[in-house]
Amino acid sequence: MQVKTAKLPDHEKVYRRLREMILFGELTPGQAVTIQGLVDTLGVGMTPVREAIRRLTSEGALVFQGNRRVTVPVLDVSEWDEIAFARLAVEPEVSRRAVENMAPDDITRLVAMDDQLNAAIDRGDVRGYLEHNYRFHAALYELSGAQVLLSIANMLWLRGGPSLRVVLGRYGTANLPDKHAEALAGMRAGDGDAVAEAIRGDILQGIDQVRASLLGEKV
Amino acid sequence: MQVKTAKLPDHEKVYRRLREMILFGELTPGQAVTIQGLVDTLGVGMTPVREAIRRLTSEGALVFQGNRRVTVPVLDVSEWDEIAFARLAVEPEVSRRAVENMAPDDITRLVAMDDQLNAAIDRGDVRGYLEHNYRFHAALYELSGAQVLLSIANMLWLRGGPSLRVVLGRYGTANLPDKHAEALAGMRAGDGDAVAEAIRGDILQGIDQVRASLLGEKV
DNA sequence: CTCGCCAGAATATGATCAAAATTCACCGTG
DNA sequence: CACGGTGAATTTTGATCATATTCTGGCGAG
Repeated sequence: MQVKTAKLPDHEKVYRRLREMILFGELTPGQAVTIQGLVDTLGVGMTPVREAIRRLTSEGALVFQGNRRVTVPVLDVSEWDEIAFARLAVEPEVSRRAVENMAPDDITRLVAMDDQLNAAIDRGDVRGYLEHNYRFHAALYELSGAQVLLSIANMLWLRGGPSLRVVLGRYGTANLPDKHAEALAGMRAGDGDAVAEAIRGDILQGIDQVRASLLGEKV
Repeated sequence: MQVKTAKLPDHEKVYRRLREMILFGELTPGQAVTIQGLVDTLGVGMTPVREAIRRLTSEGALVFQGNRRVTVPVLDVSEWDEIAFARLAVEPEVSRRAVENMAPDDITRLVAMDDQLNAAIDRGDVRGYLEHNYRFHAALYELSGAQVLLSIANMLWLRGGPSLRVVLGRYGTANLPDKHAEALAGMRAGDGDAVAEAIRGDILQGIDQVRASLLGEKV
């Protein structure tokens, strides 16, 4: 989803930066997100910040509180289950479609990403895990060309990002969901169903781990 | 999703108005949406218009063209199929959940909505059909309380709204998908599966009709 | 005819300010 | 102690302007 303009508008830069802060847990569940706060943190003007906030609230990545304040979403187990349901519906399907469009270079690129991910896991780097895991999935799904389903997947990852970071912060990178090797094997075989099934298993594993942590509380 | 403030901010008013313009086809596929155009049409200031546009682009209801211009989405058959896939994944599920939360008053309200819908169909009122059909589905799904899935459903309806209006404009209200009677029967019986199945059938019927129209062209 | 260039018009973006709305801290009262 | 009121501080909202970017139409050259 490359913007064709030579120069990125500030609102787009803010959007992307803020999006990553949410995905990878720099912003924590329940945290207030103020315009002036972001102006100070990111060193940009108020207008682009406002516009980026609007975009992210529409994606569920930030939440209107009804008193004009905006916070990072806090998830309870039922919301997590909804995210899980939707991810299981959408992500295996975009994975299957991605395989149909896949070139050898794509697989090579994905393998390199998975290596980075595995290195992050080995060194116990939670932030690195979150980022590399996201990038692996995002790169795979982008290959599907299915823009509508992609926007759903992205929205789901954004909604779950901060809470996932909290949970992982407790348990570290041991026993993290990782069926990427199976997915990559399926890609090499050009077997969309195998890839979809591996992604499905990856998601299920991750869902169960976080769900157990969310039971009885909201993160 | 009630905003608790006593006075709706202008950006929220614009958002809601623009959203309806998209859902019910006042804005047509490919149409450029300019800030100043909306300022003139809606009689509000530039800032709330800009913020509303940002929100709607994040929902896919409006599309960045990459040259800073924003237009109403144009759908081809593959995008319609994606919308169909996601709707079939999500909407029966939220319908099932809605039944679990349903009170007799809710059913009474939905019946009244369906009556309005049937009246619109009888008088060949395409705009009325679109609005009343949307309101029936939205009211049903809202009962689920499943905010994440609801936001997906809303996004999907927004993306398809303008193109659906074009297609219906060609064929009128004859033979429109309508399995609402079956859905209402399921609700009265407290049978979530039956409601889910009726909604599923309703969606499938509508999908097929629009798909046939989109084949070979984009709307 | 096509293509490229240019100027002006149209549009988007960001800055910045004032007004409106909400929150917070403090004080007084029961 | 709890609660309510008040004023200040903080934050959001909308206005409005200047600047940056893109589009469009006309003109000239090949």
